[in-house]
Amino acid sequence: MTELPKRQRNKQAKEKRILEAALKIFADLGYSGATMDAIAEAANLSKPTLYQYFESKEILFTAMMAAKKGDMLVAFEHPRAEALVKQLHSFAWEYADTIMRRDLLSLARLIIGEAQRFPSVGRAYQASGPDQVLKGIIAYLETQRSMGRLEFCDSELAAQDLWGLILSGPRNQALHQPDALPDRATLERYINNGLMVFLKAYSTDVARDLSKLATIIEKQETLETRN
Amino acid sequence: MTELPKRQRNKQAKEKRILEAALKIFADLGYSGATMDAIAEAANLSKPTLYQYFESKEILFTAMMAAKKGDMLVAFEHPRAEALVKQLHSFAWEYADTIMRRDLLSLARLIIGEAQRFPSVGRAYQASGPDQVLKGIIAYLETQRSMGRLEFCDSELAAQDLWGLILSGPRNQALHQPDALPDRATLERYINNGLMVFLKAYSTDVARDLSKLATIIEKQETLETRN
Amino acid sequence: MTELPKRQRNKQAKEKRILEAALKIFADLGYSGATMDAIAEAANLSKPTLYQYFESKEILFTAMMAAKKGDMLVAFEHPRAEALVKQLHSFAWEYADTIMRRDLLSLARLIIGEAQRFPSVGRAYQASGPDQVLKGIIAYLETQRSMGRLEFCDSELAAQDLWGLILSGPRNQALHQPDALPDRATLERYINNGLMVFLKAYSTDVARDLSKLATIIEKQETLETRN
Amino acid sequence: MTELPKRQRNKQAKEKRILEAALKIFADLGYSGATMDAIAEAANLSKPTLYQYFESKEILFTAMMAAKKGDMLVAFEHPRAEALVKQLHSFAWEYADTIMRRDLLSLARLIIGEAQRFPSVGRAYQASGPDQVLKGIIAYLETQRSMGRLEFCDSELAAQDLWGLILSGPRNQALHQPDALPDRATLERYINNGLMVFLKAYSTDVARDLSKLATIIEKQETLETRN
DNA sequence: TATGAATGAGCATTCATTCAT
DNA sequence: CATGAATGAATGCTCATTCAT
Repeated sequence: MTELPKRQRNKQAKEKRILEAALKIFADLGYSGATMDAIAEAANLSKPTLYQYFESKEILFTAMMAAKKGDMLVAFEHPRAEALVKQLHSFAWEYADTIMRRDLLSLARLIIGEAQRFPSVGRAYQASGPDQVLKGIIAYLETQRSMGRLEFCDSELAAQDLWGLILSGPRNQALHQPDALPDRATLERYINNGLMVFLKAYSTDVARDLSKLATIIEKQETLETRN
Repeated sequence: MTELPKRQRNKQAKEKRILEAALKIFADLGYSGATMDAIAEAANLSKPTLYQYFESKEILFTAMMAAKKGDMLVAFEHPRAEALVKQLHSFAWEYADTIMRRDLLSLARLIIGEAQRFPSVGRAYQASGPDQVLKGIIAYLETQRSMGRLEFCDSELAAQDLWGLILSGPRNQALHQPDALPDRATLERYINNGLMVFLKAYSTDVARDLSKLATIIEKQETLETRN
Repeated sequence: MTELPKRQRNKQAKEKRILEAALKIFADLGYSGATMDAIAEAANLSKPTLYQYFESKEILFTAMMAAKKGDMLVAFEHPRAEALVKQLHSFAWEYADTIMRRDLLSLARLIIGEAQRFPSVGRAYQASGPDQVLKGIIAYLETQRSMGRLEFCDSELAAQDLWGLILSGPRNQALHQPDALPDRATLERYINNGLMVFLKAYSTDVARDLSKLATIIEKQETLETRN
Repeated sequence: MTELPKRQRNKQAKEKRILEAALKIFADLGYSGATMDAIAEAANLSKPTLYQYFESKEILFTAMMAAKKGDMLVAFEHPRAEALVKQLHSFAWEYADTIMRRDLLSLARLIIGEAQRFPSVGRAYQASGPDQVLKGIIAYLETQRSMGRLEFCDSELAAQDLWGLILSGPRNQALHQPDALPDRATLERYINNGLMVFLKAYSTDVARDLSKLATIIEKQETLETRN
């Protein structure tokens, strides 16, 4: 009764270890630069064992990518009660914290670097990562529109604007310069400014919302200087 | 007296051929995936000759990148006389046309994919590509501010906003999905909407500028439906 | 009392299955080309079980060969009453039908192909296959000589002649071209002609025996055209 | 003027060396058992160089086989003036001397052993080796028939009989037991007996031809006992 | 006893790099 | 100066064999 589960658990654990090792090695060296030897060693296994789990390098690569799919997902799961500006601010930071993680940036660089050789990977990532997040933002913005707090005609473009204003700059920088990731102060600058622009363009009550934003920013700064 | 120059010219031509071949091969296959054989063949040379020009794969790679530095530069070189909105619109399209070129996208993917192994390349690209463009935009926006047409406090952020609103969406899509490049209609959607948001946030006379934008867009559409 | 035998029977059955699987795989792929995995799978067993029965690939190979030893045996077990020519004719066909079987040809190719690496196998096969058959033929021919129907001085050579005349041609062809096995009409041509030559050389009453042979051949042809 | 030829000569020499090494290794170990390392070493080259000459193991194998094609050819190129029996006798020995060479026997074992995996090789060998020899014999026998010295209806069968009587026995033995090649006395036994049977079956003047054969044999034996 | 899982040693093939000409 | 030819060192993948259960 305990035998099979044990083996099965062991197997699953090993598979997980392999996928993690693969992520690390592929992300560091790219698809061609990574070697099965290196992955096996990183996963603490022999090469044949590695091959028993994934029958080729390509299969391992795509499996790893598939497993990582969704890691960049960030949803809008905030208390409905919260006010618009506060909610946008929280989301911006949550999203930034995810998207700017060293490991996820490595993964993103890998996906982009191999997009030509593995179009399906790029497609899958786009579909299950950014597109999902976008959908969440769109839904949220539409709710706010129906509540009379925002106005826009194309919700998809509005959502894209939000992302483009608050994170495209830091992220582009991070993609190109792994050793010069933007610090939190920089992120803050982008986020605060981005939210401001977004509200100016889409809020139904710009003055009030900007002042709310100012309050939130001030509070945050007080918190930070304390630490 | 004519012999040396001839040789030199020949040499330079050959070097250029090599760099072009290298770009093509590296962009297609990544650093590790590319082989010196392939590059030599694409440059129509023997391998030893290739090595005479560039003493190792790594040196060739960085040299090629250095040579390509600046290819993505897009400057604000429009008649000063043109009006703000029209100028922004022209710039947006020129920038889009450059940045979304298949070859430059390939190069960008390559840089991002190898950013970890070649940090200097990423750095150099950032410094001589995006940063230069940004500088140009900043200078332009500041001129407009001093002329009373725009208002903002942080010109760098304003410039980043412009880029983030206008092109971050299509470019991200293009980086991840080489085989699904946005068509011109999509670009148009992004550019028009982005300019609108930008003007709403920064113009000193939003109503007038938005109507100008509307006129420009309409004109453009008329032109396009004619063709 | 019944348990052990049951187990033993099971064991023997499994061993037989292994040997059959081994024959198939080895014959198809040669010694080096065959893999223990393939054999285990063909025998419907796990590899460790396979190794419990045969402790190495080499041992399995030789064991399989030893087991197959004698499969090519064809004896002269015809009613003594039958006449010489008829008996030679029957034997020729029986021998042909055995020796030209697809599976036995594969086995023969295997033995020949591995003769250098496994001299004992070649030796064993020769001793227990062809040599035994030859002995049978020799004994028969000597009986016929003592009965005054044949005359020769070296019975071994006479026996070899019989085989060389009737089957060496088709068999050589079959060994070299597995996908172009001689059809029955061709075999018939060889057998009939071979018997004729044999009788011309060794019969004590050539005229009578040749006419008998003609009769037998005619009968056979009638039979065949009917079907 | 001497440069290119030198290189070319060198290249051809190296190719020949490779083919010889390949023959040796393949013949010793079979297709799967042979390794490119072993072949490279036997040819005194590095592996990459080997691959520059033959781009894969399979290609090397078939090229080697193609090159060896025709090595087993034995033609009927005797002075036309010679008498039938003497000519048959000379041919028999020449053929035996070729076919029973250690290296050609190894090659034959290899071809047979790989006939299933490389049907084209078996086919090519058959077409360019045995079939050619057979054609030569057939033509010769037909000439003799037209001169009234032999009689038969099917010249192909007659030719096959000659070969089957003279060499099928020793060759089969040699194919199966590389370490027990028939000695010359055994070959002699087979050849002399085979010729006798052949003449008995096909000669138009059996008595005379047999006595001629006897004379030739006697002469040969005298020669041999002297040495 | 039977098997899922594991591995050291190889094998075909390729690559960056270097001579010899 | 340019190149055909050569190679040491990998690289993806497989195989005979053995544990651990």
